Formats: sequence, C-alpha cells, structure tokens
Amino acid sequence: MKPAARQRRRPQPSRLTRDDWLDAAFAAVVEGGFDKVRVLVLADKLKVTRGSFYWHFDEHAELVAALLARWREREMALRASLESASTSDPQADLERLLDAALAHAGADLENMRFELALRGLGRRDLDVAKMLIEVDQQRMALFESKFLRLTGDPKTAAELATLFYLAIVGGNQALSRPLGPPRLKDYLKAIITSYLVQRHAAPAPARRRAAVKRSAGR
Amino acid sequence: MKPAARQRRRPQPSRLTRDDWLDAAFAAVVEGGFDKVRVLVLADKLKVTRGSFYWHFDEHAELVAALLARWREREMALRASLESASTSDPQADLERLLDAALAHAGADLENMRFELALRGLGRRDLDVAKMLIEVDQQRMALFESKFLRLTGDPKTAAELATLFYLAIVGGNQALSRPLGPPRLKDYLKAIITSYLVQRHAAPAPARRRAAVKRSAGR
DNA sequence: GTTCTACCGTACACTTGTGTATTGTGACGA
DNA sequence: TCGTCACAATACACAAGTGTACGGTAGAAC
Repeated sequence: MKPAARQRRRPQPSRLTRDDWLDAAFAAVVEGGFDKVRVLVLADKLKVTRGSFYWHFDEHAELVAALLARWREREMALRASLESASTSDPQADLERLLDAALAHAGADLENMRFELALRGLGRRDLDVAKMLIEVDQQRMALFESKFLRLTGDPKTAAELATLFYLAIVGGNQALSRPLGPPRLKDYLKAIITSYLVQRHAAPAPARRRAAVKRSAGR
Repeated sequence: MKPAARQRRRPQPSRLTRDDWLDAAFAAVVEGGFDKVRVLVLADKLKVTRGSFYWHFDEHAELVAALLARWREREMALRASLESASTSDPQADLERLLDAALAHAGADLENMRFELALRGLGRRDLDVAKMLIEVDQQRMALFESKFLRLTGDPKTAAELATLFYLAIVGGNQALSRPLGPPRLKDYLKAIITSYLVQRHAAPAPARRRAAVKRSAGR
C-alpha cells in the first residue's frame, strides 16, 4: 500500500512525488484556505487522476497532516536562523527582525497567506491551535529578548514585544491595504526610536538604515 | 416566488422567519467559517427541511449576502454610537474605546469570531475585502482622533492609532491564548500612559480606573 | 365554514467530493 | 527481452450538497 523504504529511483518528469502533491495543496490553501484542499481539484491542476494521490497518501487527512508538519519544520528552521543572528547593535538587530517579519512580497506573501489560513484552521482544530500558540510564544520571546537588550527593563520589554508582535499579526490580517506592511514598518520603527529616545537619555544613533540588509525568507 | 410587500401576519412559533435563518447562518460562521454555511445543515439545526429555506431565499448566495449586509448595518450603528460618546477627558475616552474593542466574552466573542471568519472570506472575495478596508479605516480614524486629542501631533497620532488598532486585530487573531485581551488591555494602557507621560510633562492623573464603565456591545 | 396564503415537506435531477479495488504502463535492472 | 516496480488510470459505490417542481397544511380573513 505504501512506498516503503526502498531504493528510490528518482522520479522522472511527468511522474509525481509526494512533495508535488504537498506543493499543490499549499497553493490551494494560499488562495482559498484549507477547505479548498480537495483531492479532485488538486489532481486536475496536476493533470493526473486521483489514482496518483491515493498512491502517495492513504487519505485526505494525511495530506493535511503532512502539510502542517512541513510548515512546522520550516518554521522551526527559520526561527533557529533568526535566533542565531545576533550582532552587537541591539537596535539593528530589532530592525532586522522587523524586516523579516514584515516582508510582504513574493514567496513571503504566500507564506503569510498560508499562515492566516492556518490560524483560521486553528479555530476549529485544537491541535493546530496548540501549534500556533507555541509558535506565537517563541516568536514573541524573540522580540522580547531584543527589546530587553534595548530597554533593560523586563516589564517594558514584555509590553513592547507583545504590542509589536500583535501589530504585525494584525497588519498581515488587515493587509487588505488600509495600512499594510510598507507603511506599518516605518511606523513601527518611528515609534521604537521615539519611544526609546525618551526613555533613556541615550540618543538614537542618527538614522541607521543603510546597513539593514533584507534578510532572506519571510 | 417571494413574500412581496404585503400585510405581514407575524410568524407564529414553529414557523421560521428570514431572520431565524440568518441567525443560524451566523452561528455556523462563528463556529466553522463561511464554508460551513450549508443550507442542509442549517435546516437540520432548525428542525425543518430545505423547503423552508428556499421560501425565504432564492439561493445560497442570497443568504450570505444578507448576512454580510446585516453585519455591515450593525457595524455602522455601533460605530455611530462610539463616535458620539465623547467626554472632556481624552484619556478616559481612549480607554473606553479600548474596552469596547477588547471585549472578549459572551456575545462579543461570537462577534469577534464572525469578524475573523469575515476576514478569511475577504481574502477570496473582492467585495468583502473592500467592505473590510472601509470598516478598518473608519475604526482607525476613530482611534486617531482620540490620540490626536491626547498628543496634539498628527504624525504621532497616526502612528499610535495604527499600532494600537493593528495590535487589537492581531490580539483577536492570536487570541488562541498566548496573550489575548485580558493582559493585552493592560499592556496597551500601560504603554499609553508611559508613552504620554514622557512626551508631555503632564503627569497622568494617578490611576483613573473606577470611572471606566464597560460600555455595552463589543 | 370555506378559502387563501404563507410556510413547509417531498421527491427528483444534478454536481462534487471521498475512498476502494483493480487494471495499465513505461522505464529500468537483470 | 523480460519481468518488476513505481506510479497512474478506470470504474464503482457512496455521501453530502444545491436547486426545482409541486403537493400539503394550519391559521387568519372573509
């Protein structure tokens, strides 16, 4: 019934792999949510019949589960790479994080839409909800650590991290274009500087901006 | 085919009205999103057959359209009531607005989940997207006006209004419970006060809190 | 007390979707 | 060249959903 661990003679063109189905499912989620992941429809787009699908997967649910697992792995890898990237300049670090979180074009847009669909699913599926809570907490912890280095005060750091992270989530959500990422990013940066300038007497190093390279992915 | 404007002999119990169907559809959206609004399922819950539905509505799409229209009207009414409620104390006004926006229990929770589902729909339906953009802009304008009275500076007001409104949207979204409304509200208030205290020398009136009555509805 | 009518039930035709069982088939290895 | 194996097509059974046409009924109105 299943491939079983055997010597893989790599799939030639026109033959599909498990990942091809996952990609198709991903695309379906991006444009219509998880309810639009239908085996029949995916098969049409892939120009095959459902016979192919039921070779690679036992059932529809397995496809969704695999899709979630793949997202989770990628998410953890991304987080690891963001965590390890830490320079001596706290504010530059934070801005890098914002840049990564507020990407809004290309493949990042797809990832964003996928995540939104995922949150939608999380409202009906307890396991998905748990996964999202975990991810949210990890991300916020990252923000919090950056803010802690900036402000020194744990309480303020927690407040700002929450505020900013949730604003980003909300910005993606309402990206319907009242104030999506482009302006939101400037707003956030402006608030950080003005907030911090006042809090510590330490004046912000006049307009650091050139050095911020758009870190890849998300 | 349609009721036609005639003398309405009000519906007796056990006979359904158009609004009953809308209520059922609303409930379905709340717990499963718009994709779960199925005539058959609603009929089951209402203990009638689909014959009833096709009396009150021409087709499935009309149900959804009517549901959207009803939400829009209620939303506009709510906004009007919030706009007219303006006291002499700007900070109290703002806190009232936050209270209203961050409600998180009872009927408000249903409204929140409905709105989230609506945003999901807005990603596939252009008309819905437009409606949401409009609503978001109106709400943010409200926030902006409050912040303007507080800070005096239009630029800062725009920044803060955006940040706070999006954080609220994000808070609803991620309410999966990392940091939902209860703590978020305190965070927002704390940030407002600390931010404003620094900006103007004007010290915040020591802990105003009792006077903030939980304004009804959302 | 009959009639009207607003509302509901019933039955049919059609579509889209899942899942299973079985049969093809083309590329590679022996 | 012949079989094997990985993958795909076909065909069937079933479920759930939409619309439509029409028949049934209880209560208000006359």
